[in-house]
Amino acid sequence: MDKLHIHIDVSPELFVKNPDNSDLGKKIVTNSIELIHELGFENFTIKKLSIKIGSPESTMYRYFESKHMILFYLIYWYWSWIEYRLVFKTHNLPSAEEKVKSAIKLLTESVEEDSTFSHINEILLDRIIMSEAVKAYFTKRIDLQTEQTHFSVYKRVVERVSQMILEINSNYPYSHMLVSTLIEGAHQQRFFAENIPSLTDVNNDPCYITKFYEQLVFNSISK
Amino acid sequence: MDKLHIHIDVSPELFVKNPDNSDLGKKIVTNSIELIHELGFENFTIKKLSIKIGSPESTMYRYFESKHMILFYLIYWYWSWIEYRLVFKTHNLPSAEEKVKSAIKLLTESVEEDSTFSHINEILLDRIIMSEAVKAYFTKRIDLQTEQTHFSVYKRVVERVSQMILEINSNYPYSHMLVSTLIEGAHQQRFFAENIPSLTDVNNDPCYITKFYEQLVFNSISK
DNA sequence: GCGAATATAATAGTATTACTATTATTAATA
DNA sequence: TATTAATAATAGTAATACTATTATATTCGC
Repeated sequence: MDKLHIHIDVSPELFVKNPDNSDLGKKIVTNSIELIHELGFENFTIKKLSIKIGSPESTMYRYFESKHMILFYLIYWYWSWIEYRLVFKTHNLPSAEEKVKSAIKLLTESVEEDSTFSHINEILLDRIIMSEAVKAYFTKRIDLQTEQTHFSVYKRVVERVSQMILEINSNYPYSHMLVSTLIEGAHQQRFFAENIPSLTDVNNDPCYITKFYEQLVFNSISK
Repeated sequence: MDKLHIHIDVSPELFVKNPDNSDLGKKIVTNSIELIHELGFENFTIKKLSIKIGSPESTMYRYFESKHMILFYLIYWYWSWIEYRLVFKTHNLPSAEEKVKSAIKLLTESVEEDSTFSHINEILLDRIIMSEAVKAYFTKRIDLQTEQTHFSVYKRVVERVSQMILEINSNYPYSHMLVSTLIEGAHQQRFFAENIPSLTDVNNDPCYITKFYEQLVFNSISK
């Protein structure tokens, strides 16, 4: 079966020239993902990227205003992709419970296959978001416009899941807080499981993070 | 009433020369807290610190190996202080429920008064941990020895609260995960409430974060 | 209270890095 | 073919983390 021809549009505030419209642009995105994953965002430099690609540094700046903007671009892309999958997966499910279950699974499990979008490795991107995105959130430097832009997609994801929860219990007062705790907590637990395992309850079950948050959510919202 | 003469020892791997043993050292710690709070960790530089203090940059390096080590020192100090308060506050409480309640309060509320330790402003430090500590956790650069050292106190806090939870329900399988979700989630919610309020359920009640996590924990562990 | 160790000051310097500027060359396009 | 735009090649700037060196205080054993 052919792949769907879907395309994720990233807000134009996040780039100087749309990297999606040229081979070089896609190469920058592809290689940024690989390098950030490999080195961590602090050790990722434009010089290293330009050497990996074989084009001068100045060319990178013709696509992205700064190295931070590359990370924001990737984060925006990621959450747009998650939102698309969230809508797709929960569509037509018969009950609110099943929708929430499906959402929790999507938001807590690691991405295991790389398929839909040719030049983006979703597995690596997922791992970058897990370990590097907090550094982008918790910053005062970025201008407000950009911050608004970036968080708009993230907020929409939170809002969508929040609405599903309110379908189950319309009186639950902390739906947004619960969803963002779930999203960030799951990323953090995955990071801990890999890097500081004694902070989690690692066991043989590969789904334990999902199970934990499923239990957490349903116990919290049941009347 | 006189203050208690307690003293928090920071692991010697985290400094070159113990800043607690000299006036200049204490000045470095005091002013680092103020500057990191004011500028954020990225914009905090040793040069700015040295200008604020009025001593040359090289002197800073005689106390701390790097600017990162200053942050690790502060994080270590913070969690030792939290651990001390945790033990103190839960001591002699009659039931495990009350211990857990008290622990949740301690771990989720903002620090509002600065008292015990003369040269450390606990209010500012608490705010630094809330907004800057994630950047220190999520890093691959630091050497393993230091990472172990730093996390040892944090882990002990998680372990202590975890034990209290198991006192209530010894079959609960996710106690560590629940506690670290609580700790990091509360910091994150406080950060969101200040910086990206639409991601939380802000309302007039100043204790809503505490209430949310209290409900979350007790609903999760009740049999 | 003297001499030796130690702490700090003053200053200079290196390597890295984010980012800019300039000009040459190639590719796309009208 | 002429024009425009994209990219390459190269150089340069300012900031910064950190090191090195020497001079001047301060502390402390005796």
